[in-house]
Amino acid sequence: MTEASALTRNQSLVHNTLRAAEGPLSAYTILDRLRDDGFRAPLQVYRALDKLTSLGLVHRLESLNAFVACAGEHRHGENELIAFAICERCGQVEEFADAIVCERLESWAGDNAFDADKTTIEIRGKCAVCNMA
Amino acid sequence: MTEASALTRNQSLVHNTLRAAEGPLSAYTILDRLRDDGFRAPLQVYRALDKLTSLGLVHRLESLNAFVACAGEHRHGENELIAFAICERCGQVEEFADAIVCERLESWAGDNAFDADKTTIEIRGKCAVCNMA
DNA sequence: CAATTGAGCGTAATGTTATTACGTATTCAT
DNA sequence: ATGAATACGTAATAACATTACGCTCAATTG
Repeated sequence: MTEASALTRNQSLVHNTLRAAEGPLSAYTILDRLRDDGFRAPLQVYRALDKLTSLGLVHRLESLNAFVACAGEHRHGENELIAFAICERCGQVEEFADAIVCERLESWAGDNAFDADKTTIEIRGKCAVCNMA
Repeated sequence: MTEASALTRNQSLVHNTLRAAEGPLSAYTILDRLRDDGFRAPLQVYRALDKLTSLGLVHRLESLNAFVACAGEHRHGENELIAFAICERCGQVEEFADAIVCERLESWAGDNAFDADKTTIEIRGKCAVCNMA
Protein backbone atom coordinates (compact mmCIF):
# COMPACT_ATOMS: atom_id res chain seq x y z
CA MET A 1 0.00 0.00 0.00
CA THR A 2 1.05 3.53 -0.54
CA GLU A 3 1.52 5.94 2.28
CA ALA A 4 -1.88 7.26 1.43
CA SER A 5 -3.40 4.53 3.52
CA ALA A 6 -2.07 6.30 6.56
CA LEU A 7 -4.27 9.29 5.85
CA THR A 8 -7.33 9.97 7.91
CA ARG A 9 -10.76 10.25 6.39
CA ASN A 10 -10.66 14.03 6.17
CA GLN A 11 -7.18 14.05 4.75
CA SER A 12 -8.12 11.51 2.09
CA LEU A 13 -11.21 13.42 1.12
CA VAL A 14 -9.23 16.61 0.65
CA HIS A 15 -6.47 14.79 -1.19
CA ASN A 16 -8.90 13.08 -3.53
CA THR A 17 -10.71 16.32 -4.21
CA LEU A 18 -7.47 17.92 -5.27
CA ARG A 19 -6.46 14.96 -7.39
CA ALA A 20 -9.80 14.96 -9.15
CA ALA A 21 -9.56 18.66 -9.89
CA GLU A 22 -8.38 20.03 -13.21
CA GLY A 23 -6.30 22.68 -11.52
CA PRO A 24 -5.58 24.39 -8.23
CA LEU A 25 -8.40 24.82 -5.75
CA SER A 26 -8.83 27.28 -2.95
CA ALA A 27 -9.49 25.96 0.53
CA TYR A 28 -13.04 27.26 0.35
CA THR A 29 -13.68 25.58 -2.96
CA ILE A 30 -12.54 22.33 -1.44
CA LEU A 31 -14.83 22.98 1.48
CA ASP A 32 -17.77 23.45 -0.84
CA ARG A 33 -17.02 20.26 -2.69
CA LEU A 34 -16.93 18.33 0.54
CA ARG A 35 -20.16 19.62 2.08
CA ASP A 36 -21.89 16.39 1.18
CA ASP A 37 -19.20 14.45 2.95
CA GLY A 38 -19.91 16.28 6.14
CA PHE A 39 -17.45 19.15 5.97
CA ARG A 40 -18.80 22.23 7.68
CA ALA A 41 -15.91 24.54 8.51
CA PRO A 42 -12.75 25.92 6.88
CA LEU A 43 -10.60 24.52 9.59
CA GLN A 44 -11.38 20.99 8.57
CA VAL A 45 -9.89 21.76 5.20
CA TYR A 46 -6.92 23.73 6.45
CA ARG A 47 -5.99 21.04 8.92
CA ALA A 48 -6.01 18.40 6.23
CA LEU A 49 -4.07 20.63 3.87
CA ASP A 50 -1.42 21.25 6.49
CA LYS A 51 -0.87 17.58 6.91
CA LEU A 52 -0.90 16.84 3.20
CA THR A 53 1.59 19.57 2.44
CA SER A 54 3.87 18.42 5.20
CA LEU A 55 3.73 14.95 3.64
CA GLY A 56 4.60 16.43 0.27
CA LEU A 57 1.36 15.26 -1.30
CA VAL A 58 0.03 18.73 -1.89
CA HIS A 59 1.59 22.05 -2.74
CA ARG A 60 0.40 25.48 -1.87
CA LEU A 61 0.60 28.04 -4.66
CA GLU A 62 1.40 31.27 -2.89
CA SER A 63 0.60 33.55 -5.75
CA LEU A 64 -2.86 32.04 -6.03
CA ASN A 65 -3.77 31.23 -2.47
CA ALA A 66 -4.66 27.82 -3.74
CA PHE A 67 -3.57 24.23 -3.54
CA VAL A 68 -2.69 21.48 -6.00
CA ALA A 69 -2.13 17.78 -5.65
CA CYS A 70 1.44 16.95 -6.29
CA ALA A 71 1.85 15.74 -9.87
CA GLY A 72 2.79 12.20 -10.81
CA GLU A 73 3.39 9.36 -8.46
CA HIS A 74 6.72 10.71 -7.32
CA ARG A 75 5.86 12.16 -3.98
CA HIS A 76 8.35 14.89 -3.21
CA GLY A 77 9.92 15.19 0.14
CA GLU A 78 9.01 18.37 1.89
CA ASN A 79 12.37 19.80 0.96
CA GLU A 80 12.61 19.22 -2.73
CA LEU A 81 12.56 22.41 -4.71
CA ILE A 82 9.77 22.45 -7.25
CA ALA A 83 8.85 25.23 -9.61
CA PHE A 84 5.36 25.87 -10.90
CA ALA A 85 4.24 27.32 -14.17
CA ILE A 86 0.70 28.58 -13.82
CA CYS A 87 -1.42 29.45 -16.82
CA GLU A 88 -3.47 32.56 -16.17
CA ARG A 89 -5.90 31.64 -18.87
CA CYS A 90 -6.78 27.99 -18.38
CA GLY A 91 -5.56 27.53 -14.85
CA GLN A 92 -3.38 24.54 -15.64
CA VAL A 93 -0.30 24.13 -13.51
CA GLU A 94 2.93 22.52 -14.67
CA GLU A 95 5.32 21.30 -12.08
CA PHE A 96 9.05 20.98 -12.71
CA ALA A 97 12.36 20.70 -10.94
CA ASP A 98 15.60 22.19 -12.13
CA ALA A 99 18.78 21.06 -10.48
CA ILE A 100 20.76 24.09 -11.57
CA VAL A 101 18.23 26.58 -10.29
CA CYS A 102 18.17 24.65 -7.07
CA GLU A 103 21.93 24.68 -6.86
CA ARG A 104 22.17 28.40 -7.57
CA LEU A 105 19.70 29.26 -4.87
CA GLU A 106 21.38 26.97 -2.39
CA SER A 107 24.64 28.54 -3.33
CA TRP A 108 23.28 32.03 -2.69
CA ALA A 109 21.99 30.86 0.65
CA GLY A 110 25.36 29.38 1.51
CA ASP A 111 27.24 32.53 0.56
CA ASN A 112 24.90 34.62 2.64
CA ALA A 113 24.62 32.32 5.62
CA PHE A 114 20.91 32.17 5.03
CA ASP A 115 19.29 29.06 6.41
CA ALA A 116 16.64 28.29 3.82
CA ASP A 117 13.54 26.62 5.02
CA LYS A 118 11.13 26.66 2.12
CA THR A 119 11.47 28.04 -1.36
CA THR A 120 8.74 29.11 -3.70
CA ILE A 121 9.14 29.46 -7.44
CA GLU A 122 6.06 30.36 -9.43
CA ILE A 123 5.86 31.50 -13.01
CA ARG A 124 2.63 33.12 -14.10
CA GLY A 125 1.85 33.34 -17.77
CA LYS A 126 0.20 31.53 -20.66
CA CYS A 127 0.73 27.85 -21.34
CA ALA A 128 1.56 26.43 -24.76
CA VAL A 129 -2.02 25.54 -25.56
CA CYS A 130 -3.45 28.90 -24.58
CA ASN A 131 -0.64 30.66 -26.36
CA MET A 132 -1.92 29.32 -29.61
CA ALA A 133 -5.53 30.23 -29.05
CA MET B 1 14.22 64.76 -10.56
CA THR B 2 13.60 61.09 -10.25
CA GLU B 3 10.57 59.42 -11.63
CA ALA B 4 9.17 59.60 -8.17
CA SER B 5 8.04 63.12 -8.87
CA ALA B 6 5.51 61.72 -11.26
CA LEU B 7 3.76 59.97 -8.45
CA THR B 8 0.50 61.24 -7.08
CA ARG B 9 0.09 62.19 -3.48
CA ASN B 10 -1.38 58.85 -2.46
CA GLN B 11 1.24 56.94 -4.34
CA SER B 12 4.05 58.92 -2.74
CA LEU B 13 2.63 58.44 0.72
CA VAL B 14 2.47 54.70 0.26
CA HIS B 15 5.90 54.58 -1.30
CA ASN B 16 7.44 56.59 1.50
CA THR B 17 5.77 54.46 4.12
CA LEU B 18 7.29 51.37 2.60
CA ARG B 19 10.70 52.95 2.29
CA ALA B 20 10.65 54.04 5.89
CA ALA B 21 9.68 50.56 7.06
CA GLU B 22 12.19 48.07 8.36
CA GLY B 23 10.59 45.26 6.45
CA PRO B 24 7.57 44.24 4.45
CA LEU B 25 4.20 45.73 5.35
CA SER B 26 0.71 44.48 4.70
CA ALA B 27 -1.69 46.74 2.89
CA TYR B 28 -3.67 47.19 6.07
CA THR B 29 -0.61 48.14 8.06
CA ILE B 30 0.15 50.78 5.48
CA LEU B 31 -3.42 51.97 5.75
CA ASP B 32 -3.08 52.32 9.52
CA ARG B 33 0.11 54.28 9.16
CA LEU B 34 -1.55 56.68 6.77
CA ARG B 35 -4.72 57.39 8.72
CA ASP B 36 -3.33 60.74 9.76
CA ASP B 37 -2.70 61.59 6.16
CA GLY B 38 -6.31 61.11 5.33
CA PHE B 39 -6.38 57.49 4.25
CA ARG B 40 -9.68 55.87 5.11
CA ALA B 41 -10.11 52.76 2.97
CA PRO B 42 -8.07 49.75 1.80
CA LEU B 43 -8.66 50.61 -1.79
CA GLN B 44 -6.64 53.76 -1.49
CA VAL B 45 -3.68 51.63 -0.53
CA TYR B 46 -4.27 48.89 -3.05
CA ARG B 47 -4.59 51.33 -5.89
CA ALA B 48 -1.33 53.02 -5.00
CA LEU B 49 0.38 49.66 -4.60
CA ASP B 50 -0.81 48.54 -8.01
CA LYS B 51 0.71 51.56 -9.59
CA LEU B 52 3.94 51.33 -7.64
CA THR B 53 4.43 47.68 -8.46
CA SER B 54 3.77 48.31 -12.11
CA LEU B 55 6.46 50.99 -11.98
CA GLY B 56 8.82 48.52 -10.37
CA LEU B 57 9.17 50.61 -7.22
CA VAL B 58 7.52 48.10 -4.99
CA HIS B 59 7.38 44.33 -4.87
CA ARG B 60 4.67 42.13 -3.57
CA LEU B 61 5.82 39.18 -1.49
CA GLU B 62 3.37 36.47 -2.35
CA SER B 63 4.24 34.16 0.46
CA LEU B 64 3.62 36.93 2.97
CA ASN B 65 0.79 38.90 1.42
CA ALA B 66 2.90 41.94 2.01
CA PHE B 67 4.81 44.58 0.15
CA VAL B 68 8.34 45.98 0.19
CA ALA B 69 9.96 48.97 -1.38
CA CYS B 70 12.37 47.93 -4.01
CA ALA B 71 15.90 47.93 -2.62
CA GLY B 72 18.63 50.32 -3.68
CA GLU B 73 18.33 53.07 -6.19
CA HIS B 74 18.25 50.71 -9.10
CA ARG B 75 14.63 50.65 -10.00
CA HIS B 76 13.91 47.33 -11.69
CA GLY B 77 11.81 47.19 -14.75
CA GLU B 78 8.65 45.28 -14.23
CA ASN B 79 10.19 42.31 -15.97
CA GLU B 80 13.42 41.82 -14.17
CA LEU B 81 13.55 38.63 -12.21
CA ILE B 82 14.29 39.23 -8.58
CA ALA B 83 14.51 36.68 -5.82
CA PHE B 84 13.73 37.39 -2.20
CA ALA B 85 15.15 35.84 0.91
CA ILE B 86 12.79 36.43 3.79
CA CYS B 87 13.83 35.91 7.38
CA GLU B 88 11.05 34.33 9.38
CA ARG B 89 12.53 35.57 12.59
CA CYS B 90 13.40 39.22 12.10
CA GLY B 91 11.36 39.92 9.01
CA GLN B 92 14.26 41.31 7.01
CA VAL B 93 14.10 40.79 3.29
CA GLU B 94 17.13 40.44 1.04
CA GLU B 95 16.68 41.04 -2.62
CA PHE B 96 18.92 39.48 -5.23
CA ALA B 97 19.09 38.66 -8.90
CA ASP B 98 20.75 35.63 -10.38
CA ALA B 99 21.36 35.56 -14.08
CA ILE B 100 21.71 31.81 -14.24
CA VAL B 101 18.50 31.12 -12.41
CA CYS B 102 16.83 33.58 -14.68
CA GLU B 103 18.28 31.94 -17.73
CA ARG B 104 17.26 28.46 -16.61
CA LEU B 105 13.70 29.50 -16.00
CA GLU B 106 13.51 31.31 -19.31
CA SER B 107 14.95 28.27 -20.92
CA TRP B 108 12.30 26.06 -19.39
CA ALA B 109 9.65 28.45 -20.59
CA GLY B 110 11.10 28.43 -24.09
CA ASP B 111 11.24 24.66 -24.22
CA ASN B 112 7.66 24.42 -23.09
CA ALA B 113 6.24 27.26 -25.13
CA PHE B 114 5.18 28.91 -21.93
CA ASP B 115 4.79 32.65 -22.20
CA ALA B 116 6.02 33.86 -18.84
CA ASP B 117 4.48 36.98 -17.51
CA LYS B 118 5.68 37.32 -13.95
CA THR B 119 7.94 35.11 -11.89
CA THR B 120 8.12 34.84 -8.15
CA ILE B 121 11.07 33.43 -6.23
CA GLU B 122 10.88 33.56 -2.47
CA ILE B 123 13.09 31.79 0.03
CA ARG B 124 11.81 31.61 3.57
CA GLY B 125 14.24 30.86 6.33
CA LYS B 126 16.60 32.47 8.80
CA CYS B 127 19.03 35.21 7.91
CA ALA B 128 22.68 35.24 8.85
CA VAL B 129 22.17 37.42 11.89
CA CYS B 130 19.29 35.42 13.28
CA ASN B 131 21.08 32.22 12.53
CA MET B 132 23.70 33.15 15.07
CA ALA B 133 21.30 34.14 17.79
C1' DC C 1 -3.94 -0.97 34.51
C1' DA C 2 -4.24 4.06 34.91
C1' DA C 3 -2.19 8.14 33.57
C1' DT C 4 -0.23 10.81 30.12
C1' DT C 5 0.56 12.33 25.64
C1' DG C 6 -0.18 13.44 20.90
C1' DA C 7 -2.84 13.61 16.79
C1' DG C 8 -7.03 14.46 15.00
C1' DC C 9 -11.81 16.18 15.07
C1' DG C 10 -16.13 19.61 15.43
C1' DT C 11 -17.91 24.13 16.00
C1' DA C 12 -18.07 28.99 16.59
C1' DA C 13 -16.19 33.21 16.35
C1' DT C 14 -13.02 36.29 14.63
C1' DG C 15 -9.20 38.22 12.11
C1' DT C 16 -6.89 39.43 7.81
C1' DT C 17 -6.51 40.35 2.98
C1' DA C 18 -8.61 41.92 -1.35
C1' DT C 19 -12.30 43.29 -4.55
C1' DT C 20 -16.67 45.12 -6.56
C1' DA C 21 -19.61 48.84 -7.32
C1' DC C 22 -20.72 53.51 -7.91
C1' DG C 23 -19.97 58.15 -8.56
C1' DT C 24 -16.78 62.23 -8.92
C1' DA C 25 -12.58 64.93 -10.21
C1' DT C 26 -8.59 66.00 -12.85
C1' DT C 27 -5.57 65.89 -16.76
C1' DC C 28 -4.43 66.02 -21.34
C1' DA C 29 -4.61 65.42 -26.33
C1' DT C 30 -7.61 66.44 -30.03
C1' DA D 1 -14.84 72.24 -25.60
C1' DT D 2 -14.95 67.27 -25.64
C1' DG D 3 -13.75 62.67 -24.97
C1' DA D 4 -10.47 59.40 -23.01
C1' DA D 5 -7.58 58.01 -19.46
C1' DT D 6 -6.21 58.08 -14.85
C1' DA D 7 -6.93 58.86 -10.21
C1' DC D 8 -9.80 59.53 -6.18
C1' DG D 9 -13.44 58.71 -2.09
C1' DT D 10 -16.62 55.75 0.17
C1' DA D 11 -19.27 51.76 1.31
C1' DA D 12 -20.11 47.21 1.12
C1' DT D 13 -18.82 42.65 0.50
C1' DA D 14 -16.04 38.71 -0.78
C1' DA D 15 -12.26 35.63 -0.12
C1' DC D 16 -8.79 33.63 2.65
C1' DA D 17 -7.05 32.09 7.23
C1' DT D 18 -6.64 31.60 12.31
C1' DT D 19 -7.73 31.39 17.33
C1' DA D 20 -10.10 29.32 20.99
C1' DC D 21 -12.38 25.69 23.31
C1' DG D 22 -13.50 21.19 24.30
C1' DC D 23 -13.85 16.38 22.96
C1' DT D 24 -12.25 11.49 21.23
C1' DC D 25 -9.17 7.97 20.30
C1' DA D 26 -4.88 5.30 20.21
C1' DA D 27 -0.24 4.62 21.64
C1' DT D 28 3.06 4.93 25.26
C1' DT D 29 4.81 4.29 29.62
C1' DG D 30 5.26 4.21 34.54
